[in-house]
Amino acid sequence: MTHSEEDYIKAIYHLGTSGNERVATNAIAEQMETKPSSVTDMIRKLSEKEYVSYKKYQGVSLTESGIGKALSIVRKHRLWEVFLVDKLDFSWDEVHEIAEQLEHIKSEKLIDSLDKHLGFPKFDPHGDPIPSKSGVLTKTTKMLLNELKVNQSGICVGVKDSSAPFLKFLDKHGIALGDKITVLDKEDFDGSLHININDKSILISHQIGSNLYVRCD
Amino acid sequence: MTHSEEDYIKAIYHLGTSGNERVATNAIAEQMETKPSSVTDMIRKLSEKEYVSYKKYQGVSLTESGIGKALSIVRKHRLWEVFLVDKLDFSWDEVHEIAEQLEHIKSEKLIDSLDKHLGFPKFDPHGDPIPSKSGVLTKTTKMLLNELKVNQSGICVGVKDSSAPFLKFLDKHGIALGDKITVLDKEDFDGSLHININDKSILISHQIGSNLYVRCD
DNA sequence: CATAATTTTTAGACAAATCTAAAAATATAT
DNA sequence: ATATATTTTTAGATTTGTCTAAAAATTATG
Repeated sequence: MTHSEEDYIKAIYHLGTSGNERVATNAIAEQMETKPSSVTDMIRKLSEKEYVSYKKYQGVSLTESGIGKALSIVRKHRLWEVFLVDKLDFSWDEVHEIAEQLEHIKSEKLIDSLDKHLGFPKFDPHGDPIPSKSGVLTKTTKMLLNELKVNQSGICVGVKDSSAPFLKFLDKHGIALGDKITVLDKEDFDGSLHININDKSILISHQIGSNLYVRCD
Repeated sequence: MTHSEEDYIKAIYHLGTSGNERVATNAIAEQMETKPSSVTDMIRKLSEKEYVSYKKYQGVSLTESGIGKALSIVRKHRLWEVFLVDKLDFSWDEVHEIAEQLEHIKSEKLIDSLDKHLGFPKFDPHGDPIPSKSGVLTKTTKMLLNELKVNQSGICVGVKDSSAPFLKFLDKHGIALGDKITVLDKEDFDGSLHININDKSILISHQIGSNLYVRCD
């Protein structure tokens, strides 16, 4: 499996919410910053190798084998992210691009050793679950921060948007995974939230609230 | 610079004993397990980018810029080898192929952080020097074991052949970097050596002796 | 439901890296 | 030094992944 094939498999996996839904050619093209015609070409190849099931004009979905491949790539990506943050002191907004490269390194023993070295982490630095060697994902019951009602609290467990600007914003305002957040008030006007975090009370926009996952069981 | 270009630069570096000598097209082809015609094509490209100086039929040599590139690749390769052995408990005969992949990962910060994480090692698991960030190699005065005279001793500091079979052979006979080796006797007939290592006396062939580096200052 | 807009595919071209086969240059040997 | 052998380069083809432009299928609209 080539570098490029792996990139397509991963894109289809993410777009199809973990491989279940059918994904449109154009959506893949946009995600991969390429042209729809290139996507069609690659889809045909992946279809021949039985990583995707494909009917013309109907979009693609991953096969069992494709999902397995995708999980393996996601596992590698997220383990390398943990390595970069935990061992090399990278911040969580710097690791994505490097992990994009590292996820293509081929060696089962390498990944298993890395997993052990890191203490078999279950989540990456953004709170996303790391598939096990056998492809099992830890399920969590998380919700978006702005789905909480006033006076409800939750533990910050992940981000929906993991772009560097958003992550830097969180750092700047002292919001990190594991922090307890309480919704003090909600503005009807624009949906912005008054929250309490680390004994400080701050106001955040609706957009921020809709990109932070919390767990409040 | 592409993956493939980097592979050629590295091959030329190693064949030309660190970039000084001119290297023959055929030699590169053999090293890279490819055809001479492919090598000519790539050489022309590297020449246009000024990584090598090239005159038709006269072989190639690396330019300053080419040597710099080669040192950067070698630095990455050897640092990753140290990582695999020191942190992930790989043995020295398992690390080469994986490092061949890892050496192409692009991120200056990654390599500098890795270097720091490993404690700024000067040598890789096979005793080969790791170029510094600025491209400086630690020089050592090493010689081959079978250049020693009878009753001379040396510290094992590296291997010339770093293939898995040879490294496994050394492991099997309890020969490791840092061990003190004394030449007890030399057979005139076939050049094999009686040596003492770790309080044991063993007989090794000329071929083994000509692939082990020792320092005896 | 017929037409317009959009999406997707096809056809043909291109760049990168490789190959085979043949030609050109260089090196070797009697 | 001339013929032979080897090395190196060229010419043309192939594969992979991409692109543009145009055609075909699907979806949306009046």
